[in-house]
Amino acid sequence: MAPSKQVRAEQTKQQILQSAEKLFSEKGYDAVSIREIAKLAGCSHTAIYMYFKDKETLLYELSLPALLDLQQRMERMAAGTGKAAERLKEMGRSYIRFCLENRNAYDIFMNAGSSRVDLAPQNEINELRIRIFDLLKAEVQRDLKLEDTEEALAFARIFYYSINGILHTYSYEHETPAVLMARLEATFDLAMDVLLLGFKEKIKEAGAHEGQ
Amino acid sequence: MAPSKQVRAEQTKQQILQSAEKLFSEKGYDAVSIREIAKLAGCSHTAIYMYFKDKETLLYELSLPALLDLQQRMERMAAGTGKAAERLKEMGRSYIRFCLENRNAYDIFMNAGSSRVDLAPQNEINELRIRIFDLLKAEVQRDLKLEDTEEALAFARIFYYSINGILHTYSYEHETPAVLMARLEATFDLAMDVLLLGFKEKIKEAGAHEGQ
Amino acid sequence: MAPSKQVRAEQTKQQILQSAEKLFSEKGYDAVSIREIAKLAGCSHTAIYMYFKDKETLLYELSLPALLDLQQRMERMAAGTGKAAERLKEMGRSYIRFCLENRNAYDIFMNAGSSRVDLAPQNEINELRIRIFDLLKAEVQRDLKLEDTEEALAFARIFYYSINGILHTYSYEHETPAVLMARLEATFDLAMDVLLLGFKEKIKEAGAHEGQ
Amino acid sequence: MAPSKQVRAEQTKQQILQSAEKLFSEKGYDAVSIREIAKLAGCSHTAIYMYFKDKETLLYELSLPALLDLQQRMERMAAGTGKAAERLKEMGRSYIRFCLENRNAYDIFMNAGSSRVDLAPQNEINELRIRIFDLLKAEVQRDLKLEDTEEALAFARIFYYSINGILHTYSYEHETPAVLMARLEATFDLAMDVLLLGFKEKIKEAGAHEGQ
DNA sequence: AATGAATGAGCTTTCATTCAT
DNA sequence: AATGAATGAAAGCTCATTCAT
Repeated sequence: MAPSKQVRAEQTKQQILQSAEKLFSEKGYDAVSIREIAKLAGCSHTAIYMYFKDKETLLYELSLPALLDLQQRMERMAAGTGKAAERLKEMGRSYIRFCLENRNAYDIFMNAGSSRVDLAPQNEINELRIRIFDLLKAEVQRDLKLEDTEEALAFARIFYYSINGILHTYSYEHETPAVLMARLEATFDLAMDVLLLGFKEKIKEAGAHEGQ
Repeated sequence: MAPSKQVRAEQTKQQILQSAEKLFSEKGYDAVSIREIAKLAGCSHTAIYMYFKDKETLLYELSLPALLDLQQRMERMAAGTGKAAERLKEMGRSYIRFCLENRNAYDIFMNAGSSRVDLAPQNEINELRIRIFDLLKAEVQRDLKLEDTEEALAFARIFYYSINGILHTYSYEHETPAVLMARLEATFDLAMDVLLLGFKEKIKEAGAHEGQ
Repeated sequence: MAPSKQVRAEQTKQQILQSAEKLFSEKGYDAVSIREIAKLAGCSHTAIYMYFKDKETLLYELSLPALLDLQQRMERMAAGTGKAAERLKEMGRSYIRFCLENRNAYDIFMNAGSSRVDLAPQNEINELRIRIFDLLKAEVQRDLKLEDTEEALAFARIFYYSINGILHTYSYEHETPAVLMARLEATFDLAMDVLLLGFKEKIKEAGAHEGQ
Repeated sequence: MAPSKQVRAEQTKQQILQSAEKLFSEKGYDAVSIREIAKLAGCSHTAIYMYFKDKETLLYELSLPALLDLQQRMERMAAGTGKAAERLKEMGRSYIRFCLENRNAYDIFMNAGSSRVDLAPQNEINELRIRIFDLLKAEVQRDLKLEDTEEALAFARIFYYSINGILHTYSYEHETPAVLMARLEATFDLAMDVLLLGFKEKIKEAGAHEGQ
């Protein structure tokens, strides 16, 4: 039995999404043309406009599922039972892997909320960004046994930004996600260790001052 | 008295540089057209080619002076006499200020060495990048009393990338450098403190393991 | 019934080819712009890039069919049975007619083999040029009863260049091919007669010297 | 004593002419820019506009002296006393050398009278062209002992065009005039011999027909 | 639903030429 | 007399997007 029209349409859409994802992450949004995506997807370039309003919308719709997936994985980790530090590092690694595999999803992620307001997925992405940060922050608090204070927020930011910094630095190198991940894993782990140790020391230091 | 021809030319060149800087840092190199720069600079687009060989050269010439200035300031700090940790933090702050004030220079800085080899300023920028990193690394070593080991390199990288991460995160916000600097100073200082504490703890930890 | 899409596309392509041919032969390749061709063809300049990779390719694709046609006609003549001199003159006339009708093809023809090597049609044209010259040379040899000697080559060149010279001289006049052909036929015939007579005398002369 | 203003101006003009001549003949009129000429001449590009109305005028003024020189040499040869055939061949060689050394003067020469009417040097060049042709024609007549008939005109044209044909064919090769001259001398001499022999035979042939 | 044809806006760059000094 | 500054027009080409079928 031939696949129904609906099924075929959905297949085409998925082909487009996959092709776009591949090309965007390899060459960057701007450097990829609609025709290039169509060619890889095996459809005409006009077909893309049947499924996506324009190129930018394609990018957003493309990024959303990956982000949702990341969020769900992180929620599950947050619900885990082991040591907070371990959970946090695991969440960090997931985040890292996601960013390496969705190089420009990462940019959208960062950009969300600042540019176009008329794009529905924008808002959704913005909310996801906040949610993901909050998950990390909660884990930082748990590990450091901190309430929801300014200090906790500052530490969470530092944790989050530092990871992003390493990520961004290496985003300039043109290697596949897998290769990059292998090469950077140790650095990321060390960085997270150092940060957690540093946070604890900083808290001790502050306590000592207070205790004086 | 009307300004001399030479003076006017210099003014035009400066206008171009300023306009390019503003637009590049706001929208990114690729997204800015020569005509756009010209319009903002108040000259014709052809005038730009009087002063700069091509678009890429404009970008490099734009970035080089600021980078040189940063390097010199960091060299001077490195020659200072106070505590290594203080010097390092001061250098970090300089680097941060530079990046906030030259948002796109930062991108070039990161990108240098990966693309065209035939561009003289490229190589210069690449060397500067290495030099600046080495200055930071040397200070990290001094503070942690480390030799030139793999560990020292890993720590220096983490220090450097973390700062870049915070920078990059905020580079998406459209505020003036001064405002950003004010808002972020505390975070940066805290981050650097945390990292240095974390490095020391990590070293202790490793020592303890070894001692076992 | 409106023409089908395919038919319309073919019409557009033909329009472009005709317009390009007209303009190239009137003004020369370099002096004609893509936009100019498009205007004459009644399409947008981008449409041209749908049918031809770039300007140079347009020129080659434009010239190839006419050249192939010429070659085939000359091959057929070469296979004829009459007097060599007559066949040669007939071939010459064909060549002349072709050049008058494809003024710029002639330039490409002459130019082929000297510039770009990566253009497939280039090589084809180059081979055609050689083939056409060889056909003429073979006929010269037959008429003069010469082997494939240096002398035969020299005579063939003189024959070929002389025709080209007359052609080129008149290529500056802006008349239609038909008018030009009518006006020049006698001159061409006379020139070919004179050359063939001259060759024969020259051979006699040389024979006489040798016999001394 | 410093050279007077007038002298310096004349020197500059000569520099420009020499530079333009060199560049035009090397690269062709279109491929040479005003700035390029100025650079080679050691003056500013605006200076060129002090001496020449525009680029085209520069080309004409540049070509005129060379043509005049050719004409004078040919006049002198025409006044010589040896055999007409020898004089004719010498004149031919002069013409050839001139064309090789002034590649695009040759194009102007051919083009003159057909394009712009508002250019004074145009007319002068046109007259020179006619004069030079007439000199050749007169020599052809003397050699063939012909009156000023249609036949003489036809022969002169064939002689003249044939030479131009060889010239034009080789104008596509990018070699220096000296090298080309050396390589082609034998061909040119042979061609002229053949043509003169051919003319004579043709006349005999015609005479025989008449005598019948 | 799907596509090939077509386009307008845009890109970087080069050039002959003019203007103000 | 001479020049550096400046420009408008134009080049070849690419792209996202739309239209007609």
